[in-house]
Amino acid sequence: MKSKITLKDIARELEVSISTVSKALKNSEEISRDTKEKVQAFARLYNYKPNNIAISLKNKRTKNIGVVIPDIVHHFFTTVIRGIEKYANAKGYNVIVCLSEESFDKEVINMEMLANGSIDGFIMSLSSETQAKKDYNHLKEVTEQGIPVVLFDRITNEIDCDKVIIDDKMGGYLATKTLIEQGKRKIALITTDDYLSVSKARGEGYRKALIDSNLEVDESRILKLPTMEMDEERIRSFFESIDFDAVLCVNEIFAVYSMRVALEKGLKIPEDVAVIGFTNGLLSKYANPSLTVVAQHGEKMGEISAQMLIDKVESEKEEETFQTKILEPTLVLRDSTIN
Amino acid sequence: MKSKITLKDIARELEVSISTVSKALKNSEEISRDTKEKVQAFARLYNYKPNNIAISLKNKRTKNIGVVIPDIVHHFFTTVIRGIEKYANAKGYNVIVCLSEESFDKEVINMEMLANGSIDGFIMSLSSETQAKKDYNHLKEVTEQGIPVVLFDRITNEIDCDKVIIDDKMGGYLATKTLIEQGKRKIALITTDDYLSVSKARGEGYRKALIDSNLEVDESRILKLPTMEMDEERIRSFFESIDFDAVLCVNEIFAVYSMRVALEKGLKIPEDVAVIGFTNGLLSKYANPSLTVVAQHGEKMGEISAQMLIDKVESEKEEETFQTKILEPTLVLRDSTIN
DNA sequence: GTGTTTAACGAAAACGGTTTCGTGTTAATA
DNA sequence: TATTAACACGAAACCGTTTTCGTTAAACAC
Repeated sequence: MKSKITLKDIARELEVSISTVSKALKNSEEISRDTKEKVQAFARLYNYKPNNIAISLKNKRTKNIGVVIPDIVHHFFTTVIRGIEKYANAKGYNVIVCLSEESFDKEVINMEMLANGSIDGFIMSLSSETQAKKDYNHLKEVTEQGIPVVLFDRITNEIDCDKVIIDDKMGGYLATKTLIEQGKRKIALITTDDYLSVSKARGEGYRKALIDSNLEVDESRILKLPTMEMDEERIRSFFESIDFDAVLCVNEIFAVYSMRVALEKGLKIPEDVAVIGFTNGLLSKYANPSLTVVAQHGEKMGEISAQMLIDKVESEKEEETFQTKILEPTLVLRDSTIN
Repeated sequence: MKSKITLKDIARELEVSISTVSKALKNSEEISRDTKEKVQAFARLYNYKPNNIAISLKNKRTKNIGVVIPDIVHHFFTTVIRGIEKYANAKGYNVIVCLSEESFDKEVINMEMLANGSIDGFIMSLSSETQAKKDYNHLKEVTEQGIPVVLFDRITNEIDCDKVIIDDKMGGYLATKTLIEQGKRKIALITTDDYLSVSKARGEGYRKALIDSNLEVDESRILKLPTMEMDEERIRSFFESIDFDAVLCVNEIFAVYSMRVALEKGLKIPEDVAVIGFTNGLLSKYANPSLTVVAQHGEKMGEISAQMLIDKVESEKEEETFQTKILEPTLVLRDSTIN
């Protein structure tokens, strides 16, 4: 087991000082051609690599970014991570992923673990519990320490920082409008309680589309589940209780399950019931029939988040100007709506 | 912006030495009750938290573990990450996720980035390119440096380290046997080239099950795609070319897509064609019809991997004994096979 | 009054780098 | 020949901790 070689080792072996070795490896003009070659050859031979931790301690830069998200099994979040990874890696940064599992406490603990020097900045999406409690002190503490934060998707206006979201209201509007244009008049909505910022916005878009088309909003056609968690029972009984010819769901799972229930009731998709979901994941693509969705462009969102964060991290000036980037959702038409 | 407070700051403010502060905060017996209280109160007031980087440098322990996987959008890998996170977090470790995107070069680069002090050990699953090239020098280098490695799912016997896999051969066997017991005789297999360790093993199980039941292995009923990537064209034309009454697929996407093609051909599932896939993901659960799968217990796998790694990291003794843990796959019966 | 123990604290090294600021030697210049 | 500039290198500080090993002064034994 050949342990890692350090500057000190090289210095001892070559009978020069540590500073000389350090400079030689950096090709400093201070060092003679001879010495540089000697040192560099030796370093190459023994595969010297500087210790990241030591460098981090010196420059107070870790080249790590912390990503705190509620969940990793949801397709949307995985695509965001992929986007973050892509950009961050290209810039020489590593990504530390922490899962809050929708829990406020875990979110706080994770952030505290990372905020003590482990990372240069945070990219995060709030847990549902945090959005419900509206307690953002952990975020405030971090930003007050000067650690840059980028919030994406599930954000709050209580915190001054960069933000990246998609226009969820527009997404809801777009989807609902499409259903209306296809002749649907009794459009149901399966969503979650309003504390989830995205659900709220999507619901607003849904309502606006109906109103713009002179359709009334029938509250009985709206099902609000407590969380994004699947609840087959409630969805099933919801469909028993209403009259509908289309369904808009705030995620793809609700949507695909709605299709199943509809099919079981002998309804035809999209003729009898058209369905649109949110999130352009594997599920939508490979469901039978395939599902029309509002695409959230997670990967793009991740890339932009990473870019904004790294820009802040690497900018010297301490400007306190924050921007919110709003991405446009797009509708991906598939077989669950009429072509 | 109140910047982080350090031991030095406390020492200066309280007019004691840095060592005294450090000891006081650790409740050392060396320090008087008075001083300890004073220091601790001050530290609490200013919310002192030790700098992780400095501690890492000192103990040569980062409390970070590096996870290098080919892909994060595949459900299986996300569940593994979740399992790793769960165990690692409970033990006070952070998880640095790197994606190789099935590329050998990226795998190497990622490992090199992390191997210079950023992490205490690796948990990884090989990229397909790595398995194809059979070049494991990057792994050898890391293990020779004494950095513990745990390989899961996509492993190699070339490297001496802990490993966690499921019994893929048994999985293939189990699935095929089930189809046979349901009266199927013309069972197709959609898999990838043999260099992918898991595909190879699953294929072996498939063959063994056929042979054990005195059925011949018809090579024309086996489709080997180059990678786990979806190739709709080839699957579609494969089904045109063969006579079959069941399909076994090495992932859920191939399986769900097979179902779609079958349905489009007017075949009934499971009566005319039964389908089984690998990976118990969202897709299988919510597909129409729902898909019978061989569950790989990714979360469990992640937990075990993390446990094995952390055990090695924290064990003082430098034993060179490695174990391979083999998890048993289980069949999750759904509507794509006969109940 | 001398020697020894003990309590309470500080100095300094160490982790592995980077960087500033000397310093000694040689060669060019006055 | 004396002065100076350029060159090549080393010493030491620094990043923020931990930890070992003094050191000082008071308390105690004799």
